[in-house]
Amino acid sequence: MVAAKAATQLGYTLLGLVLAKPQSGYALRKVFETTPLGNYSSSPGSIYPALKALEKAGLVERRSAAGGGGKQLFAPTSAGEAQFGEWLARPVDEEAMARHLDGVLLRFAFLQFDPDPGVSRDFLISFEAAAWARARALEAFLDGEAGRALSLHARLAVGHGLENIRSSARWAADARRQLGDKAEEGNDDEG
Amino acid sequence: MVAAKAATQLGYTLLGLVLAKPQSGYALRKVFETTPLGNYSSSPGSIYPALKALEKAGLVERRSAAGGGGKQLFAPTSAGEAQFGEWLARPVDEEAMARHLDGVLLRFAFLQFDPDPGVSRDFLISFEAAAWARARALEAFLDGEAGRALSLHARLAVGHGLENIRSSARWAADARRQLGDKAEEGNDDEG
DNA sequence: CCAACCATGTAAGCTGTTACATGATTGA
DNA sequence: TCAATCATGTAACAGCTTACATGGTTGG
Repeated sequence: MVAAKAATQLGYTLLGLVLAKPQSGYALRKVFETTPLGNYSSSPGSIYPALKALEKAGLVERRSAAGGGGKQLFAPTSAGEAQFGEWLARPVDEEAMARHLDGVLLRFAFLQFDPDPGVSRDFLISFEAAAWARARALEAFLDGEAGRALSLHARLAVGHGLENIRSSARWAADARRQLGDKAEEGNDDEG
Repeated sequence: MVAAKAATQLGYTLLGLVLAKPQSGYALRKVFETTPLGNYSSSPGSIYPALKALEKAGLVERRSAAGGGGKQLFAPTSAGEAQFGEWLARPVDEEAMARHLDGVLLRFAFLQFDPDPGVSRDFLISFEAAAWARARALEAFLDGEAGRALSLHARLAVGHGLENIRSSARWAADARRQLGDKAEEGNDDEG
């Protein structure tokens, strides 16, 4: 049990991508170039060092590709799969909601690889709860002593955050509905 | 004209705070502790080095406080004020909208210090335009080849970003209205 | 043969963080 | 005098970026 070192956010992203399909560093760069994934740079200086770190941590391994040449494919190890699953299952808390929303959404996107639809459901439930909690905190701030002392500009800026959080909460409810609709085609879970 | 080096985001934040009122590093830390400003750590290891960098760049200066002891106040220099004003007046582009929204909102909050209400208005106009542009870009992505190939999870994740951007755009329109209402009490600008 | 793309990497640096360290002042 | 708070700072590192560097392959 080699208690693998925690991967970085970018590391988990790469782990998720090679878990979906083993691929080369170059192919991974193309993903970052062509999709709004994370918001990470697709430059080689970002991707290759991150892959190397994952390899060193024993979370991915590289295989020589069939095509020959120096080309190589990255694939997750079993430790990598396990740690990725752990990452995915983390509940969403208010702190993550406030400061690492991008990472939280990234995690949600990768929940497609969890065979248990209950994990996605739990994720969205905790997401929505954390969002409303954060919204209440911002409302309390605006209504409190410090908040009332703010200028209109500052209040509006905080209000922007509040509106975005509310939008996120509504999104979670809607996403849960959409995933539920999809699930109904197959089986049924306790509500 | 000593072309002062550009401050960092945290640097501009501190610059804005000392512009509002010259204060000590400790007092600045308290602001970060008690308000959702930026999302910066209030730890001394964040604030003091940043202040030192601003001082080195000639954007703030320190004065010994009246109270005696080692206590000192930071205040903006004229170069600091000038550069802060420049920072404030930057138009909002889609790139900033997508990747540095926090910083953009921070700038808006500090626009309270610009005596010309037209700057705030222009800011919100470009903000709204950039938001809708970003929304259209995400819509185009979802409707495009790459987007349609995504799993429901991934589509929902992108959809979250889209909803947030729309929320931001609506906020800008509302904020403009609120600032306009306030302005009507005073004078009138060409519409 | 040359341009375009495939493919991989290193070096240096920026921005900010946590953890550590220190000392003065104030009030119970 | 002892704890809490005021007040300032450094050291080490994390995580990512840009810029640089290199070479293979493929097609016109």
